[in-house]
Amino acid sequence: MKSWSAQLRKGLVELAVLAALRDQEAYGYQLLQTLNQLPAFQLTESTVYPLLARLTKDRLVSVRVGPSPHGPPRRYYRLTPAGQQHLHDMKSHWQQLTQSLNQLLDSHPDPAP
Amino acid sequence: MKSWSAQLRKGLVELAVLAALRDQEAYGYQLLQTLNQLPAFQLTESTVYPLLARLTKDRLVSVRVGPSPHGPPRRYYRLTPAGQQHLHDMKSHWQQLTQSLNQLLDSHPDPAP
DNA sequence: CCCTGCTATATCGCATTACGATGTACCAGC
DNA sequence: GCTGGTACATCGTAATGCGATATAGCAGGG
Repeated sequence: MKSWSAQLRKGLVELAVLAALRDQEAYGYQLLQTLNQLPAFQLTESTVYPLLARLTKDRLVSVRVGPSPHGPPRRYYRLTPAGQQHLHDMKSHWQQLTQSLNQLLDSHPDPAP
Repeated sequence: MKSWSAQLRKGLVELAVLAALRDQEAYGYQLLQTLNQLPAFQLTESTVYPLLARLTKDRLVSVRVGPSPHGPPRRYYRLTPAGQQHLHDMKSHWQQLTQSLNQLLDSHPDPAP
C-alpha cells in the first residue's frame, strides 16, 4: 500500500496551511495551488476547505469576504493572534520532532570512516 | 487543546519504529523506552504494540521469541527485506516533506540582516 | 504469606483527520 | 445554452494514536 504517505501528512497539513498564512492572507483555492507547487503536498479541496473551517471555528484564523473576478466570492483567511501563537507552538514541536527523527535516521553503528 | 501534537506524530511513529529497528533487533518494551528517551516521542504500550502487530502482519518485521529475566518471554522484532525497502521509501518521502515544510517555515518577506 | 511494583505482553473503544466523491454557484466565451 | 475554469462546501470511509484495562512472572517488604 501507499496510503502511508497520507498518514505522514496527517497533522502536517495544518502546520503547512498556518505557515503559508503567516505573512499574508489568502483564500482557499489559492492556498490549494500554492501548496500543490510543493512536491510533497498534493492536496485537494476536500482537505483544505474542512481544515479552514475548523481553523475558523477554533478562532485561529479570521475570514474576510472579497469579490472574485470569476466565480463565487473569495474567502480570505488571515492568522489571528491565537493563530500566530499556535503556529509558533507547532513549529517548535515540529523542529523537536525532526531533530529526534533525524537522530534516529542518521545513527550509524558503523560510522563512516 | 494540545491533541494536535498527537496528530503530528501520526504516521511518524511507524517511521520512528522502523528506523529504530534498522540496525538491530529489539522487543516492544525496549523500543518503548528507547523512543521515550527522545523528548518528542512520548509513546505508550497502546501505541507500540498494535503497531508492531500491524508491521508483523504486513511482513515488514519478523518475530523471534526469547526468554526474559523478568516477566513474560520477549518478542524480538527485526526488519525483513521488505521492511528495509519500506523504511527507505518512507525516509525519502519524509525528507521531501521536511524540505517542503522548512521552505514554507523559513520564507521570510523581510530577511534577517 | 500476601501485597506492592516492575517487566512484558495484548485488546477494546474513542476521537481525530486526510481525502475521494459529489454537488452548487458564478462568470466568460463559443 | 453549453462548456470549462474558479471557488466554495459536505458526506462517508479508512487509518491511527492513545487512554483504559487485563494478564502473567518474578522480587522484596511487611
